[in-house]
Formats: sequence, C-alpha cells, structure tokens
Amino acid sequence: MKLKATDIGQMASASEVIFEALREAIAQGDVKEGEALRQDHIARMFNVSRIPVREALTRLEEQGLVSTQRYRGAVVARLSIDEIREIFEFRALLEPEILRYSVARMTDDALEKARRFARAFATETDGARWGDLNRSFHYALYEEAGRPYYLQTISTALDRVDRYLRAQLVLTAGMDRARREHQGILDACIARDAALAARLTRDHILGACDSLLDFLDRQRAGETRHGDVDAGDTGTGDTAMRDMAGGHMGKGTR
Amino acid sequence: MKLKATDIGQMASASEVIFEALREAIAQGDVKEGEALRQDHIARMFNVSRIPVREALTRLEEQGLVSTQRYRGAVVARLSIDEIREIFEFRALLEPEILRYSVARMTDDALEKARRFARAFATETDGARWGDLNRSFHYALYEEAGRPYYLQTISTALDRVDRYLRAQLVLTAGMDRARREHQGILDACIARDAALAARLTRDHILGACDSLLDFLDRQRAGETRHGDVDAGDTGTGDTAMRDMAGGHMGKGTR
DNA sequence: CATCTATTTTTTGGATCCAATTTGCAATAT
DNA sequence: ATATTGCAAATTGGATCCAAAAAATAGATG
Repeated sequence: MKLKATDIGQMASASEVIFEALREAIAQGDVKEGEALRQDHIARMFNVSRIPVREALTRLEEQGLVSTQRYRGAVVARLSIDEIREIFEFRALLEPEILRYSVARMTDDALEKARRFARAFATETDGARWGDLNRSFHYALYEEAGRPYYLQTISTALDRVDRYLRAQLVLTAGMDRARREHQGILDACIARDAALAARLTRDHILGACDSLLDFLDRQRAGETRHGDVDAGDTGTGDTAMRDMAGGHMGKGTR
Repeated sequence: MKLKATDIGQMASASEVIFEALREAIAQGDVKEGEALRQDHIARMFNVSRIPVREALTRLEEQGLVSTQRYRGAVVARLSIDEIREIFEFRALLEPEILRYSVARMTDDALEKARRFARAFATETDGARWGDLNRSFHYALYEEAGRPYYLQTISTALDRVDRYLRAQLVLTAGMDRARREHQGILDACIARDAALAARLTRDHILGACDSLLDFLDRQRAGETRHGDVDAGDTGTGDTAMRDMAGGHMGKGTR
C-alpha cells in the first residue's frame, strides 16, 4: 500500500485525511483488490489511534470501495464482471444527461478550462496521471450543469471502477481513442450541440466499458489458470505497503 | 425523537442497529429537519457508549441524511427546494430505466407480489404506513431487473426525500392519484409493455414532485411568516424524543 | 503422516477516559 | 442599555483500555 499525503484544504480532521488517502489509493490501484486493510497497521502509518481509521473505513464501506465482515476486517472490494458492467451502464445513463443540462449553461471560461484538461490529458506521458486528468476533463464539463447530486453520484460510481479503468488505459492502446473522443465531445460542447455531446459521451463510456471487459476477461482467465490470486486472497503480503504517508499527523510518539 | 426497534436479521452489531433506527426515524420524519443528534443522548437511549453512535452518524452523513460540522455535531439535513427537485429528476431518470430492464424478466410471482403491495397500499388507512408500502410496491417491480447498483442508488435517493414525500402524501389528497398511477404501472407491466410502464413511472415521479414542491412552497412561506422554525434551529427541545428504543441492547448499567 | 482439538496470538467492536473546541452566561466596560 | 471579555458547562474528536471473536499454532490421537 502506498499513500500520498493528499493535501486537504483547511486542516481537516484526522479521519478525513485518512479517508481521502485511502480513497485515492484504492482508486489509483495502489492497493490491490482483496487486500486486507488492517486498522492497526493504517493507524501506525498515520501516527494515530484506530478510532479515526475506523471512521474512514466506515465511510469507504458506505461508498462500496471496501467490504467488511464483522470481526474480520475490511478488504478492498472486488467487483464482478457483472457489477462493473452495471456501473458503466449507470454512468452511460447519467453522464450524457448531466452534460445535456450543462451545455446550455456553459460559459467560455468553463469551455476553456475543459479544453486545457483535454490538452493536458492528451500530452501527459506519465500513465499514473491519466486517470485524474480524465476525471478533471469530464468534471469540468459537468460542473456547469448545477446538479450537485448528479455529480456526486457520478463521482461515487466512477470511484468504484476507476482502478479498473486506469489499468486498462495504461495497458492497452486505448489512449488514442480516448483523446479523439474527448476532442469530439469538447467540439460538440463548443458548438452548443447538446444532443451530439450527450451521444458521444454515451459512446465514450460504453466503448471504454467494452474494451475494459475484454481486457478483464483475458486477465481474469489468466489469473485462474495460473492459480495466481484466488478469490479469497487475504493479502498478507505487504506489497507496496511501505512509503506510506510517512508519520504525518500526530504531535509525537504517544 | 422516536425510534422503533428495527428488527435486524442475525443479531447485527450495535452500530448497525442504531444506524437503521436513525435512518428509519429520519425517513419517517419522526426527527425533524434541523434537529440536533447528540451522540451522548442517542448513546444513552440504546445503553451503549458513543462509539457505535458515531459510526452510525458517519454512515448517515455519507448518505446525506445528516450534516455535521466539526465540534458542532450532526443535524438532520435540510434540503432546499432545488435539492429536492434535483433528486426527483434523478429518480425520474433512473426508475423508468430500471423498470425497463425489469419488465422483460418479470415472473408471474413477482407481478403477484407487486399486486399485493399495490392493494395493501390502496387499502391501508394508517397514513404512517403509506411510505413503506409505496416503497415495497416499486421495489417489487424493480428487483427483477437484476441491477443491484441501480436499486441501491435509487434507495439512497429516495431515503433523502422520503420524509417530504410522506408528509405530502398524508397532508394532501395525493393518495387517490398515487393509487391510480400504481394500478396503471402495474397493468403496463402485466401487459409486458416496458415503454408504457417506464413512461407512467416517470410521470408518477414528476407528478409527485410537482405536488410536493407546491406543498413545500406554501409550508415554508408560512413558516418564515410565523417565524416558527428558523433556518439554524438547534432543536434543543426534546420534541417526541422519549419512548426511544428503550434500553434495548447492553448487558446492564455500565 | 493426516486430522482433530486445545491454546495462544491477532484483530476487531465497544467502553472509558482525556484534550480540544464551541456555546451559554455572567461580570465588566463603554 | 448594549457590546465585550472571561470563565464554566456541554459536546465532540481522539487515545487508551478491555472483551469477544477469529485466525494461527501447537499438541494429542488415530
């Protein structure tokens, strides 16, 4: 597990910092699915007690990012192919809709902001940043809709499939298509063609879903053939679990 | 505040019991919006410490049912007119869609189950039960879709507006229309007409929204005129806060 | 040697205790 | 009389401690 110290604005509570760090780590795929999240372990990484860690884990479970069993702890939730497909269909319903609201109200500033993110996404060479830039681009378009509930729901849904999406982006040559599709969506928004922008967004999401499921089918078939990672992997191994948010908070050794 | 001891299946943890009780109480409108939820107070009602209460409140906040401020505690979230409208539009997008999936796969058993709930809703005289029966009817139709993520998202959205919906059902003569519309949706499902069922569901939700917003406009206008409940009401008054889940769990006076 | 059982070790859920912060109220100054 | 400052009570966030449950380990038995 590897956590970067997400800079929360105005010195938030410990549990909030931990929550954001874990959420980011799970979305990034820095902690693998099925890996156990030990309260005590995480607590020591942040130099806090288990209490704020438990609050963070509770929130993560409520969002579906981890699953917990009583007295057995939390593990990063593993989504089945069906669950992944359902969430993509869900996004393919919501995101075109919010974009439809947005296009009519979009200012030139908002369009310029989206254009910058599209460009940053297209020119970024570090694969680890593609996920964030992809999000930023779409959110820039969606924010203008003035539909905070839609946006929050979309964000939660995207969180759950983000690490799959990022893995697929990095491993296959899907980036070229993503770049082209982003440009198409952006052009439609500039032309104020809400219907077209919505249709392209829907195709963008469903196309990514198809290519992701293809990739996962092959990967998971390989896994079970090799007997590599079984369903109930407890993930005892400390894989990539050093170099945490090294001893941040806390005013000393308690 | 008034909480009924929601019977959780297999002896869940304390925090889960408290979470369900509070969620139900908020949805039912037994705790009013803006009312403060004191950790210590709730803890004593259930004969537990504040720890499981805090977990329950954390989960409720994650679902948007309460809002908290650091060191200031949690209050039942008050939704603005715009927020309520947005959530209804959200439901009006999702529920027809999940019903479309469902109609094709619906067994006679499922239809019979929905029919029974529609009947129970139509004949129920106790206004306090209308909310639950309404939910049961719609969920019976939606379950067959095999879309758990859609269903959970819909449920969360409905939770947030449920108390407004229930209040409106009880106070106005919207019940007759609801009965008729339920029957129409059910008939369309029996006829396997997915498009019609979806359209009727959308109208059902948007119609309820209109009548609810009408009702709320009048009510809130009245409130501010009377200076009755101000925006930032701390709700110190113990209104309806006895007769809680009286001294349930816990193995004695600690 | 495999298998079952008893015991130790981990780990979680919850209780109690403490510190940080806010809020209510009284005394004081303007 | 009103605004301001200085406590005291109430309340939350977090630490530490304890009990219950599960996993790991060792020992007994066939």
